[in-house]
Amino acid sequence: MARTYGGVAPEQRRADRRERLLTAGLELFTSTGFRHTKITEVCARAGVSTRNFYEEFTGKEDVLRTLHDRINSLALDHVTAELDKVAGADAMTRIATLLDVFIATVTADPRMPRLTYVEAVGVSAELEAQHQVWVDRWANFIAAEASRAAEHGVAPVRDYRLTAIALVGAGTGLLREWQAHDPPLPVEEVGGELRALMLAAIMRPEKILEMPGNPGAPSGVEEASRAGVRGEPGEREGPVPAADAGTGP
Amino acid sequence: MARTYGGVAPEQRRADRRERLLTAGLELFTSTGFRHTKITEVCARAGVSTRNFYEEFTGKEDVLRTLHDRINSLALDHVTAELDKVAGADAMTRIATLLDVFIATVTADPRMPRLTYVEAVGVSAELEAQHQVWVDRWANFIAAEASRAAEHGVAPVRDYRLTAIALVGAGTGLLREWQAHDPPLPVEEVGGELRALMLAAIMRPEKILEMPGNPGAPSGVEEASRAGVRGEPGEREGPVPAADAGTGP
DNA sequence: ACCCTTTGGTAATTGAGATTTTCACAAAGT
DNA sequence: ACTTTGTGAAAATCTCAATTACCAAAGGGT
Repeated sequence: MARTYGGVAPEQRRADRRERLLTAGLELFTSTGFRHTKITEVCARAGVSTRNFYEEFTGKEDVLRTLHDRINSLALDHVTAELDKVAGADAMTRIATLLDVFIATVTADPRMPRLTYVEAVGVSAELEAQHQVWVDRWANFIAAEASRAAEHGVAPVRDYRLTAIALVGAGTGLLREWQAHDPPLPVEEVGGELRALMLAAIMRPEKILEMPGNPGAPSGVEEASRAGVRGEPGEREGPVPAADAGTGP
Repeated sequence: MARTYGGVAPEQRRADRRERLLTAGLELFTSTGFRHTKITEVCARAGVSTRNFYEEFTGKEDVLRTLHDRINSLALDHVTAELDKVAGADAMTRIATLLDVFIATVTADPRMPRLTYVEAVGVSAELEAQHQVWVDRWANFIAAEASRAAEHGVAPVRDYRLTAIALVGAGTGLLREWQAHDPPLPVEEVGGELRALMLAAIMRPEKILEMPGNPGAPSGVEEASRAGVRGEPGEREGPVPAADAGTGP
């Protein structure tokens, strides 16, 4: 077993087929939609027989999971590489870079956000779990940068976990809108908006409502919104002054 | 035709069946998942025969679409009603109310965000279109409140359309995380976070990066992020002073 | 009380698509 | 040249769920 065929090694041929299947999957899942693409169609477009398909993947979902993982990895790699380059920069620049590179990577091909944030949603428990893993990774990433900013005094010292999760949610949500919107939303504006959102979220003082002159909660909000009015219950590391966001480190 | 049966009119019986089918659909779609729930299961749980099912709906997707619409309508109704109550309040209170009521409504039953932001995603072109319609409605709503805040001088005067879309995306994304997260995220914190995000996004000055002391873009960002660095290209209505977000109207 | 309409459940049909298998061919090795 | 084995196309099977058809029963009008 394992003969070199057609001039190329068998593993190479195998890898080629796999690659072609993934490419075809990306294309069809994002145009026809995952639900409505048939395995035979993927095979046809890839120029691969169904027999070989099942040699590489266990089914349609396997292809989708692989693509989902790849796209996230690609983005994370890009971001990590770029952040290494600006290792010494100030915290805010790093955060802006993180976001710009992320946006630039995933909007380079609209099929990426389409697959990741639309087609791969609600497909199976495994995929939801995989999504969750990636959300956690990204959130940790963001929270780490925010904490770094706090150390440098350009952001308040607090727990950024939830803010980070919210920002990941904002990113996925906004990109979902971006790839679906008609007329198309300009990438630069979307990137700018998300970046501004991120910076504002991280630099904001702890109690934003108290800032102007409002005593606390809105007036007549019935049973619905009794909760969610105060800032945070326990587990904060103490009252921190609002950290003069302005003068650098 | 049209006899009164079991004491109730035929339209009533019909409506009851429809209602039971919707309830069963909500339950099963959010537990088993839309993909994996069979029509017969919905019928069984609802105590309705398949025959009657097809009398009410054209198929599984029809049920899903109806539920999606209902949930959004419910939330919008709640928000509208509550905003009417605080018609005279200051702009920031109104925005906070809008958000609190929305969050309170959709988190009252975790199946709602699960259905709307997970199960109903990527199912069909029609559903994506329906999602888009709702995004637009919500975005208009938010943009209107933001503009109102601008008129009152508590936020800069600018175009809030994209910010509003981003905030809708943030809400959907965050709620998706909320309903999926393990260990569960406390509702109050999620609500507080989203509200802070919203207020920060609306009150933020126009050029957030220039604020500290950074000249502009981050340093060595290669081909990936050439775009999205500058603030906004054209179509702004003129240089607006950063609107003293602090002193009330 | 009888007939007759409407209803609900069950069972059969159909159809689509995924997975497996077969078969013929081509390319290496010898 | 001949055997061996990887490969691709297509046919066969197989599963499973949507849809339809049919029958039994229940409630109401007269």
